[in-house]
Amino acid sequence: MSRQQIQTIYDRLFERFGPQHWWPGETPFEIIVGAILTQNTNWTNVEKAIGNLKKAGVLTPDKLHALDVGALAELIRPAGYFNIKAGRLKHFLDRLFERFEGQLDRLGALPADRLREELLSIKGIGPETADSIALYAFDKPVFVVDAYTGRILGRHGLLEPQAGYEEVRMLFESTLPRDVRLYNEYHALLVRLGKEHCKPKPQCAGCPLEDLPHTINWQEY
DNA sequence: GACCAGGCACATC
DNA sequence: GATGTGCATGGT
Repeated sequence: MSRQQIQTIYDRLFERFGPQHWWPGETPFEIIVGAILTQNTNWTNVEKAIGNLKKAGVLTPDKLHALDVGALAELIRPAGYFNIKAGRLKHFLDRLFERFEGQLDRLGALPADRLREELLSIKGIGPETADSIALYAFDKPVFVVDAYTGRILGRHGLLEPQAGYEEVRMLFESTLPRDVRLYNEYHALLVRLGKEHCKPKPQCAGCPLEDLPHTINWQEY
């Protein structure tokens, strides 16, 4: 995929949708919790769960760390997979207190590559969650890849069919300037496009990329 | 009722 | 190394 194609897509999306003001969370910790809760889950469900955490007054590292995992699961029930995700939040907090004295600033002080390694070594935090935390909670220049990214690029023939997460991430990071604001906006715009036009069943009418080339069997992506 | 949602770990071949 | 499965709620 060429630099020009990446630039064209960004320009089209920004012209159509404008700035997205991501991440939709007020503090680094809220962003981290949201990143874990939104795994394979609609954001509106995550909002309900985060609302429950706020209402219960436990949306801080100390309070969540002290909370019983069963009680945590009940609070985040609307986000789905609540038992799994309660464990994942606990795993993150255990690591934060074991190695960083419970202080997000100390975790965020790591350089980007070390931060990714640290996050990826926590059970329940995979590539997209780690990179979302790095970019949106700690302002590290890491490009976030998600299901929409692969689907959109695949349908336009801009990716090898077997491209993995790291390949796609490096494609963007090696093509774009190393700019946190740009990475922030680009990923958010791809999600916006995905929600409106690039679901498994495509809704191409009015899509800002409608006139761009598509692969032969693009609906299979 | 079917489909979808901003994944991940684990089992199996 | 690729592919399949469980995890679960809530909106369209």
